[in-house]
Amino acid sequence: MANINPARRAEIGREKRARTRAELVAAANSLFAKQAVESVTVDDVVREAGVAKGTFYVHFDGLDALTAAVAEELVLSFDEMLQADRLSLADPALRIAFGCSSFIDKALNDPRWASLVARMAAASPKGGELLRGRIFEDLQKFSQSLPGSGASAELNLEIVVGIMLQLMRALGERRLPSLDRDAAISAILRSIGLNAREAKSVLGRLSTSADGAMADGARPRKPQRQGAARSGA
Amino acid sequence: MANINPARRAEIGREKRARTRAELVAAANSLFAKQAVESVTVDDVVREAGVAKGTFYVHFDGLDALTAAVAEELVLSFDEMLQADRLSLADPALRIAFGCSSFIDKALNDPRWASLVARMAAASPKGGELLRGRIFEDLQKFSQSLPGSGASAELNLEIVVGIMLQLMRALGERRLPSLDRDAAISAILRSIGLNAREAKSVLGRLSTSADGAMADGARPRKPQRQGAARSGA
DNA sequence: CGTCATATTGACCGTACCGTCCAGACGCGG
DNA sequence: CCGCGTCTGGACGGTACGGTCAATATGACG
Repeated sequence: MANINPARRAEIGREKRARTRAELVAAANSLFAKQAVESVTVDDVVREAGVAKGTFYVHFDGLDALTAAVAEELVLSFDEMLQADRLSLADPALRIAFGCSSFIDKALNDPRWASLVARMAAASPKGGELLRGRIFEDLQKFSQSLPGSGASAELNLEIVVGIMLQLMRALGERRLPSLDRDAAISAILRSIGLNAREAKSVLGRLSTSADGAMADGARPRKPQRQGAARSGA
Repeated sequence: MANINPARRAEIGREKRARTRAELVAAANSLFAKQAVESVTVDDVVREAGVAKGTFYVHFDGLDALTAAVAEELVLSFDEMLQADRLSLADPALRIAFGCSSFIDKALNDPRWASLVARMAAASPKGGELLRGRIFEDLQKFSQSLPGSGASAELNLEIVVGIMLQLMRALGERRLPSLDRDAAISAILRSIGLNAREAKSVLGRLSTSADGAMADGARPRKPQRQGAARSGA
């Protein structure tokens, strides 16, 4: 009794601590979307977050730890958002199309996010390993399902990632302001070995299953875009 | 009295000046291939080049000017190497395939170069504008030649550039040690709208015309790779 | 060999940044 | 009300970097 529960003590601070940490991560998010990751300083971050410098070093060992945290949050939040729907799709090509589609949609709705993703991928390649792994899984299954005309899954992985990252860069820099999402996904599918007909078929299945998934409430934001009217496709 | 020809004086220094400048650019090349462009300092460069710090500022206004010079040299030397052969090709798809093929060949023979290209493209996007323009020209002609099934030239440009840059990164980091060049080019061609048959046809025409161009002596390095044996394709 | 234009040198300074530290605020249990 | 632990603030030292400048080396010319 005399001894106050030390675990209780620790838990008390946890909330405030977590909030401050989240503020630092949010500030870094904001700065990384604006300027080169390497050019962001600790002073920049603490000024943006509205906390003192000492506080920063209570939460992180240095800028590298912060960037890693930002990358992890970025990847995990996106992966979590996708995994549920992704696992419900059996066709590997459809899975890939779905993942790319979600990526592009989010980037179209939020160019700052696209810019952030592009910069983080370049600055901390380690972070994207998880998503690379997801795509690689699907590509391997896809390669097996194909007779033998396609390239290796390793090459296809670099191709898909390369296209997606370049699209993120372009969207983040406000090039391609009116990107045709379906055309982009079709190009990705064709590059890994589908023909035009098959790609179109996947796109068709994607729009129906995606609408279903959206209706589940997994996506709070309204997912419709101006191009969504083409329900006939 | 007899004023010595000032133009002569200027010309005298030109040679030494040019050599020192070239040494600085070469040192930067070497460093940029090894580490992040942003992390290279003036002291690093002058140490690598074996000149004094003051000398650096005689030749360049700062690191940005050096980077720009490196990028310009990189782009111009590659563009010059390609333009002659490129202009002899009428088919835009073949032109694109030829350009990509040359890029990949050089990267396979010199991963340091690939790494340098990838880093420079990220660090000084301005420099690559010329090559982007070349590809864009070909893609526009290509889009016109196609009935209307393909995507916009703008989107195709980002796709092609995205794939090439990712391949440069992968090659520079020694991933994909045994990259199948033909498979990569086929993927690029399919992504912009060719079907598998057409892509194969372009690859066939590419290997013949490329062999011809190689024999001209434009490429001192032996261009054969282990995959080149498939002359039957 | 002396002259002169030019190239080169490296010590030097100001600054921006990193990482630390200690004094004080805050929130809780007693 | 006090005691205790954690979090916070911003001043401080150390340092690495960018950029300058007066002194010196080079080498062609007469």
